[in-house]
Amino acid sequence: MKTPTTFPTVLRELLRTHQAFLSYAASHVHKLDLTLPQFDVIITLGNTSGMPYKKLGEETLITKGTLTGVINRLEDKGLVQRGASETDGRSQIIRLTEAGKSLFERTFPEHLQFINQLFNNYSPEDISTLEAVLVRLREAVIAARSEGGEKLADETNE
Amino acid sequence: MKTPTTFPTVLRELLRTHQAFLSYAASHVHKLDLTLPQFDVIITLGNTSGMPYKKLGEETLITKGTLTGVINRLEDKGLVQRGASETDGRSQIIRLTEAGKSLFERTFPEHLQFINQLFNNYSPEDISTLEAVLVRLREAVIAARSEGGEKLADETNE
DNA sequence: AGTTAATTGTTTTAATTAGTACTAAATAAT
DNA sequence: ATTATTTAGTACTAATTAAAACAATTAACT
Repeated sequence: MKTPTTFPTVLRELLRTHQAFLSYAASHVHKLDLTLPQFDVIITLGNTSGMPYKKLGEETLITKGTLTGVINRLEDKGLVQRGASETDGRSQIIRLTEAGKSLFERTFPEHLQFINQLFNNYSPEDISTLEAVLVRLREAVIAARSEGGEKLADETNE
Repeated sequence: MKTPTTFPTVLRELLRTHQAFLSYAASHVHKLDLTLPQFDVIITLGNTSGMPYKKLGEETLITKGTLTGVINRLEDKGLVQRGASETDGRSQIIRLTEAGKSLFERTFPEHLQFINQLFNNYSPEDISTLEAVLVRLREAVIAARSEGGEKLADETNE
């Protein structure tokens, strides 16, 4: 008999691994009284002079509607600030405040170290393999989204 | 100079891949007027005679608090039902209703096919590799959670 | 038996998420 | 120039999420 168990086995594993990682990272970030998305924004803005809303969303993978709320809370905490763009009247530039910069500089190296503990037993090749495998799967998803979508179902999403 | 970029590169890739997959799977499930967690519950209950709350949570990776809401909505839709356990007065057994069973049998094979499209260009060995890489990373996370937690920070969580 | 501890599921809260509709501004097309 | 379309960000909704507090029940222990 065949083994048609690719989906339950492999993809459940993807969810599990992702979830385990998130919970690991969150355990560290929560000590700063920040959520993971909030810290992700801080990290992304760190060492930059700010960036427009849209780019921030692309970097952090946070949808624009969600990002509004995340930025609001970070603004309430005094860690980031909004500023109008000089070249585009619609655009907002998000920057770290001094307090935000200070937080970033104080906590990021340790966070990096915390995360890098995961790879203690990884050789550089292992890391390359891991990355390659993930990239391949993601590209397979993207390909399936554009190719296979129509075969099994009547997708009319532009 | 060194390349301390393991975290941003590899783990961001994990998030991206996971997100791409979720969005792919959701595009199919949404046509059934179900959310992904809701369909996950249907799938998990399919071909079983029901299971207690706790086991359902472990299988679907849904936290118990969240699960209450998900089950409520599926109950409202008439797809699952709660029943008291005969052996444990605290426990609830969740079962598919006839409508739920029918939905499962009608949609699961196609869903499986939809998901398996992702692996069109994968050999069995490729799939094994993918799974092994994910398992290894997850185990690294679990190991780091118990070992390394104390070194960098004063975790007092039980 | 009787008290204490652990477990099951619910409730509640703050935050995130995706999705849609909406406003304002910029760009493109006539 | 005027209109049409696109784009950037906000507002709003329903659902999920984790976390904590809680009630009811079971298990453990003396």
